[in-house]
Amino acid sequence: MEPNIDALLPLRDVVFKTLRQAILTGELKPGERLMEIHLAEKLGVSRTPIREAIRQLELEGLVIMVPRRGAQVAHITEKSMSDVLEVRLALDELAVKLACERITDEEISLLRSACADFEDAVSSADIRSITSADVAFHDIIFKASRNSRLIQMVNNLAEQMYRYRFEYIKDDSGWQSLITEHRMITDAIAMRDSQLAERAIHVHIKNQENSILRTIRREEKDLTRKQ
Amino acid sequence: MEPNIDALLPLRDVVFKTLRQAILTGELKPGERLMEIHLAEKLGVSRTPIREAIRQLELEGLVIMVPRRGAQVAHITEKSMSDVLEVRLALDELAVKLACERITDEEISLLRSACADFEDAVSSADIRSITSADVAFHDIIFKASRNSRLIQMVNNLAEQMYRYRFEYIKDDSGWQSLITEHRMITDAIAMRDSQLAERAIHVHIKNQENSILRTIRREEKDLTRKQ
DNA sequence: ACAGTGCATACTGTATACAATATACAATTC
DNA sequence: GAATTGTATATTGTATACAGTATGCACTGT
Repeated sequence: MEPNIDALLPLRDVVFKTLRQAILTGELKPGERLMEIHLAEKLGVSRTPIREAIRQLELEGLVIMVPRRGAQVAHITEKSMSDVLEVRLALDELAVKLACERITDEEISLLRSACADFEDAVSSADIRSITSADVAFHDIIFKASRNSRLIQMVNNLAEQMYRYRFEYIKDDSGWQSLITEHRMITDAIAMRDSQLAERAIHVHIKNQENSILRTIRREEKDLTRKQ
Repeated sequence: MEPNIDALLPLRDVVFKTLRQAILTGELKPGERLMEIHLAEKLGVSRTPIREAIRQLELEGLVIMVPRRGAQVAHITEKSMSDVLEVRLALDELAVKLACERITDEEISLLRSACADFEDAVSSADIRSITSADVAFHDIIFKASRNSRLIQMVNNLAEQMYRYRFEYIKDDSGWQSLITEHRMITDAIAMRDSQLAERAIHVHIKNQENSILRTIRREEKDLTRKQ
């Protein structure tokens, strides 16, 4: 958890990113208390930017505040994650619907090459490039929705699933279906067929949902077995 | 903008609510700068709770931050509002769908009486009781969705439309159709017919959308005429 | 008269000091 | 011995002090 010193950004943003990273990588574990003085000393700043960063983490759902006890890292339960995924599915369906109405021809070309890039990444079998190609693909769709509020909300939700992104990508048995799904989504949007596109994204997200929830169930079982 | 002194809440929450109210009622006008010292003196607190409240307002989209210049009240444009309304429609459709699947029989009774309360409020022709009955009605549906994340996100979006709530309620020509729409939604949910319920809420929100956007267009025209 | 520089001012960003409260542990009482 | 209260300590909540930077204005030089 070394503070990424970037003189341009306000300290609160640096702290925010540092803490978020620490939570998503598991360095700060669920239930762990975030104590302002400790964090301030550890990161070499005062309490003020720490407090402001914690407020942001709260809004993203990564920590929960207990009055007069401060913040602690949020437990991720199957319920909380399925809540997030339900909303995310709805927002993704909205995004593709809007994209079908508003996407430009140039963006369709971009989408096609992003789709191809993803296939290349899969052939490379490198998890990192697969995930970034996946993000790039979906980003084009969101941008094409021309709804900045929607983009902002989806980004927030995505944070919460970040730690599970590797899980569903790791399992190489699903790669081929991921490619198929991306192709279906791309084709549907290129044809501006919103109904088809919504069905395609629905399948895509649902598959991720199943994979993520399976992982959590496994984790929770491990946890109870340990205790 | 008198601070509502409630000793139980942290000052940042009191300040947050005070400022939000001031923005929504128009006491703080779009573009107006929120200067920490001035607000601190006016509300009789220090800068710290003011800062924390401003961070929250930023997350709700009510103010925008300019680095090194602080916060200013966000301009509400037709585009930003239609972005919000697009997302809100999707989330409302999700909420009624989930409510159809998860609502209990007791909640259906509650919904029916809330629907009746709304009709009573309309006969009373009192704007305040109409709006609160409307909020109560929709709250039951959101609660029945059993998705706390969804509820949180819808609440955030709703803040932004608050200042226009009176506008679409004020116009008494629409009251009868509001009653009809609420009845259709209630009946569809009571039958747990999610497709019917989604169509009903779609119509309901779209009507609000038209009314709100009409109001904004009128405002923007007034504004340009003045300048 | 106009451009440019320097200074005063006002504000945000950050650090620290102070107040209030919750928690844990020990002492005291029943 | 158990329960309750007191007290120390740790931690958040709040206020204030200090530092750095942007903005506007006056003054100077051409």
